[in-house]
Amino acid sequence: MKSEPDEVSIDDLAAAPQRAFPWTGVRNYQARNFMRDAMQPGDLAFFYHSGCKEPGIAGICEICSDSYPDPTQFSATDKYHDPKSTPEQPRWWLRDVRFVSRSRLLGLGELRRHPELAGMRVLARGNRLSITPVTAAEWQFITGQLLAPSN
DNA sequence: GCCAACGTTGGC
DNA sequence: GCCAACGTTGGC
Repeated sequence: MKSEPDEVSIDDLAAAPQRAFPWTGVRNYQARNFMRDAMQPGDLAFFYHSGCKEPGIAGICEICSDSYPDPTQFSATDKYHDPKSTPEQPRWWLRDVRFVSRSRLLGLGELRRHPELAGMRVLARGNRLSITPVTAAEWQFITGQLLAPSN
């Protein structure tokens, strides 16, 4: 799950009440579908910092709610307002995420260096999805790398 | 249903 | 700040 740390970082999640908040602002259908349909409470996700000086995995969070309509879509003053959404027919759904841990910054360049991660969705050429699936093998490999010294 | 124009993402 | 890549919009 990608977020720009200037907006919302892993530190913000750690500092939030209950160490959790709703993952607002996803406005891409594919990313929405992954969050709404493919996730379930208890799933873990990498918290990825994008659009910043050092993009990469910065920590781990846990999905901690069922999906429900993103409230920001209904708020005319919100930057994520969607005039085509109504409470009767919401377009955008989200889940709450809870802080699990920070990690060392596992940078994009480092991720790309590992052949084990060559097929990782988030690394695919031209990928712009802010939420992408991680395979079990990718998850295990990366968590192993997070335990290893930086290189 | 096609496709050009436009806006956004996100690494560099 | 640049720009490649991609999704969305809207005219036809």
